[in-house]
Amino acid sequence: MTSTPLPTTRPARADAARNYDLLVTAAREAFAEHGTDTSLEEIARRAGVGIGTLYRRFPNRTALLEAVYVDEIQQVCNRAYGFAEKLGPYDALAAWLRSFVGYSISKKSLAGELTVALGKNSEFFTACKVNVRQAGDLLLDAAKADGSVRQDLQLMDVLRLVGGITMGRDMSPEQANRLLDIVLAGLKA
Amino acid sequence: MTSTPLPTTRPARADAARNYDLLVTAAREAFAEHGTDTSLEEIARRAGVGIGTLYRRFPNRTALLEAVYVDEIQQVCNRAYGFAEKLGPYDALAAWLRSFVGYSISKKSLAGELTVALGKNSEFFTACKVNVRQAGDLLLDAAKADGSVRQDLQLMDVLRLVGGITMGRDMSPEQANRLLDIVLAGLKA
DNA sequence: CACCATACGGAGGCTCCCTCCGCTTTATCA
DNA sequence: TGATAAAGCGGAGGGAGCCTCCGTATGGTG
Repeated sequence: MTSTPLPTTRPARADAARNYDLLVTAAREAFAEHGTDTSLEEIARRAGVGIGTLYRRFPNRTALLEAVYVDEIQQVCNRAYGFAEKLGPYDALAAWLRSFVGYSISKKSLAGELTVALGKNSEFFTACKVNVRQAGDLLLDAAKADGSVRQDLQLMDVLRLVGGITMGRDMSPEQANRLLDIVLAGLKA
Repeated sequence: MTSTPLPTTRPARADAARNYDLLVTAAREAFAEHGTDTSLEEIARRAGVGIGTLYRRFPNRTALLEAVYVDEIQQVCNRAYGFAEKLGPYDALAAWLRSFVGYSISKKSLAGELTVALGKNSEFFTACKVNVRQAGDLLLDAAKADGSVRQDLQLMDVLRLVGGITMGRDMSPEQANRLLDIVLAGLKA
């Protein structure tokens, strides 16, 4: 169950590659600690790198967010394949969506913006979307074939809906689960 | 069917009151035309007022957004009462939610941020929430009593879910309606 | 009409995003 | 190994936005 490799722009030269990693790591930590509106100056400082270096590698803050998203997306996809092996069609789909929500809550804005971004058209997100679709359609199609969910469902609709759940501020895990229950009920045949 | 009046901070002195109105009007227009990230300098300019005047009245951009929201919220509530009179319990609820989505799409970010803000705790939004709850619970309770929707539903859950639909960028009315169909199916008993 | 509480305007401080360019480091090849 | 070109580095600084501060103006009241 291989997935298309996600595009990265990790540079070739030794020093540049090192700084690239430092920046992505610093960004991941900063976004997790202080949210995605951390200033890029702060991230460059954390990475021990000049602001110019950051901007040469990542032309704007979105580009940096993208780089951080890659790992997260890969994990989301991998979980889908795990559930597909262990559970029945509907349960696998439900478990995947639930893990998606749980992950979004813990990572707050990061995954929230990710979901919003799934509607955008940058080449980067297009590639990501391919991977998510691959994993998600596997589960959704199985559940459709099984007759446990509506035949007219489209994966992106389901993901938008589930993504929307996590958009509210101060969303508690309990409330998120209640909302997901409603959505899951809406998916059933 | 009266609703609690929403709090405003319209000042007493003649010139101040005039400027208050100019600012709110300018803000409403600017937000509608260019989205809620219009700069406050631009809004002050439109209103023909100094930036200092804007800031004395509205200590930050959120405060200005709040003032603009009042009318919109009142309209949303009024529609609820209208549907309650004309339609059966479930249809009234569905129609209200659909009108809510349609309104959110057309007003874009304005209503989106409104929905997010429903989770916040400012005294202003608390007062707004009272009004929305009043209107929404009327519809939801009627549908519950009618047996057409699940008994365990909570109004704020439903609103969050519907609000989440409109959070994605580039959401087409068609897609929004498909998503709403899924949610409505999930509400049914 | 005089006085003062209230309001006005906009310069300016701060932060953030991003660009530009002179200097430094790396990789390559003879 | 040493020279050279290509690639990378850092941070000053321009531009924009948010917000504060304070000297000036004005509405309302006795």
